[in-house]
Amino acid sequence: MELSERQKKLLAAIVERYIATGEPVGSKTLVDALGMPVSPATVRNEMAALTAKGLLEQPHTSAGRVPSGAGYRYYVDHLMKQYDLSPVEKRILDAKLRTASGDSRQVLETASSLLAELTHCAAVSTTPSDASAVVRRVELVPIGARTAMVVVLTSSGLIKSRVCRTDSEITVDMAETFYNLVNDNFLGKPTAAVTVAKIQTLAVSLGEKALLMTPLLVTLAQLAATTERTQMLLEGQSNLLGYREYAQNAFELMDFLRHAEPLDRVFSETPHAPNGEPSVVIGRENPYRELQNSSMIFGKYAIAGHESGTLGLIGPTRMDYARLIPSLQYLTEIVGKVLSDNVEE
Amino acid sequence: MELSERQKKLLAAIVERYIATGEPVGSKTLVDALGMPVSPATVRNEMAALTAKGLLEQPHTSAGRVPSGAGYRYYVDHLMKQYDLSPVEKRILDAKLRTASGDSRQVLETASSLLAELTHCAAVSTTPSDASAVVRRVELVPIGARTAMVVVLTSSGLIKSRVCRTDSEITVDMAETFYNLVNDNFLGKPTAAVTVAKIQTLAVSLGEKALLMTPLLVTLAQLAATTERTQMLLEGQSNLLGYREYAQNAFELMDFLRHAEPLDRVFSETPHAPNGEPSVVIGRENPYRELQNSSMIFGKYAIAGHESGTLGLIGPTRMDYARLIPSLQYLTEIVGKVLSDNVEE
DNA sequence: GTTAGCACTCTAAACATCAGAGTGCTAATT
DNA sequence: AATTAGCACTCTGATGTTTAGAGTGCTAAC
Repeated sequence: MELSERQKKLLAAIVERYIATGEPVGSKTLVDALGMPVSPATVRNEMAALTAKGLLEQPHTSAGRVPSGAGYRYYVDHLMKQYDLSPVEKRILDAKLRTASGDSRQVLETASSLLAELTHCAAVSTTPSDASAVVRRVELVPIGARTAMVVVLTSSGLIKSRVCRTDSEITVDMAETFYNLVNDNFLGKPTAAVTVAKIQTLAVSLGEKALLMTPLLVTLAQLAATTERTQMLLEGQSNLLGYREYAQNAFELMDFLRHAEPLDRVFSETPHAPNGEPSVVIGRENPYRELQNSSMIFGKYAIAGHESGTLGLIGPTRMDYARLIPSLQYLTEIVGKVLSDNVEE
Repeated sequence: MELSERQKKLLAAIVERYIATGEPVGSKTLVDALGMPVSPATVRNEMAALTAKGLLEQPHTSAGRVPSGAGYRYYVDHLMKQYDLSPVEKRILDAKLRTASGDSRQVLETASSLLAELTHCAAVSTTPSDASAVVRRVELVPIGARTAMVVVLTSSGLIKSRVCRTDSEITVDMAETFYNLVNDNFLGKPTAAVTVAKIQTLAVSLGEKALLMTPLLVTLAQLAATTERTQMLLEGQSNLLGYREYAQNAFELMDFLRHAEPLDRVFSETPHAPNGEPSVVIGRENPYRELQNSSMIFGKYAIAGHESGTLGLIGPTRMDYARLIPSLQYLTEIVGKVLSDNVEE
């Protein structure tokens, strides 16, 4: 798309003003705001041209212009000057995130909250998952006579634990049997291989011990499943209610956001931006109708170099891309760093 | 408050009809719906009496009547016939909750979701907490050369774990020092006593080992803190948007719900209902302005006989008390049961 | 104690009016 | 050729007006 310098300047100004005020932008306002050495009439001509190119829209004949989806897209791709977070802000975010370190879920929760607060949008994050992960280690921690905690450690650095109650006492002998079983059948295998089905076949060969082992093994399978299944955390939904554009149909969007799968699909199906930059999906570009009045910005965080999960935010199409994109990017970076700390190098 | 039988019948009918439709109830509608052997005029007289007693209100001169706060209260306390869940529904809830067993947080999350879905209200739950709990057991699980998981078990049955990374290798010797420290200083002490301050005084007497021990001990303190701090889980906020009464000011309420402390205050300050029945706080009875257009139903669940946390729901004053109270009650019961399973008797 | 009848009140919807903001076009200007 | 002043035109949103309908309270009769 060919635009003259002046058109670019105008488009940027219109987008930025509309983002700031939420009101359609008229020619006069624009001249006043920009202090341009041209008259409103000239600006009107240019605006008509931008409208013809599909970059602007008119809500109705006699209102100012509003950026179209394509308009935002052009702005994001070519015009916007990103506003990075200040060093102070960065340090604050760092500190808040570090205090949650040690528990990956809490890190993500904190990150989502911070993101929501920072951006006044809804923030989502997915728990780390790595389909290629294998079981690296399993531990059985006695808690009580009939209670033990099963701990699973995957090659991707995830650590999950869960309490299991058995019907009989957990003896040293039993623990040994358990470790042997795990060593022989699961260690080094993909987490996806630790299934209840597999356990049932094992149980057959165990004879009388099967009854004792099953609860422990089932717990193990449940844990393996949770390392596989990405969970989604959502924060700051209520932020959306503050925007005019959601006054009517907030329910639809918020209801949509409750379900993890569709969002996850958007995350995985959007072609990655090259160098770790966040992806931006604007309005109608969204595959789901419920999102078509919204924009999303999201990026993958990497644990120990492997892309593991996603951090994203959802807000009105009229969001402050120039500020929010760098904010999201910074948070994905430090979330990755903090979570990598848990991983044995 | 003295009401004739007919007045009671009418009040109940008005409350139930208003709950069902959300429209003010008029005399004619009422006669039609109830098939009463009296004329609308008679009903009007009775309604005027109920209004004089403060049990009904008129939105404006010529509209039907709407129950007042006192009206709902009278209904809940004296008139309502509770609708218990069907055995089938109960079994389904049971099953869904059991699958989450083993991880108390997940149990509560599931319970809140189920409650929200069941009631079309917002559902909250607080994680178990017991101020009188003492540290019963601490375990150190090696995860990698420099990584270990610290596990804390309290007398109230809570089990929390967290990964800790140290600056040096974790040797058998170090583990022994750690266990000794824990035995001597923390075991049997209230969880509140495990503070960073205490750890700092300990560190002084440790000499060169202090540097190695500190990360482990700090993690221990963080864990102890999480057993103390009640967390709050909120689900189904978006359900509220479906109600007319929240069309305007949903933001205010949802923003209020994000903060755990005030809600927790309501939970703890409301005088308990006697025999484990849920408490009901209706409209203006709420201490917080933000809740005064809403009602809450909540109850405590008990782990191994001790009241530990709260399950609650928040919705419009015009909620279906007769159905929701038993639903909430049932859920608190089974949440207690499921969570008690983790506790060694 | 109950009820028919009726005047009265208030709301919500439908309709009309009008100022204001912004446009597009034309013709004049640089 | 680009810019601009001028102007007629359009559409919205705020405001006012009207009207049908629902529901009430009161009175007088049953």
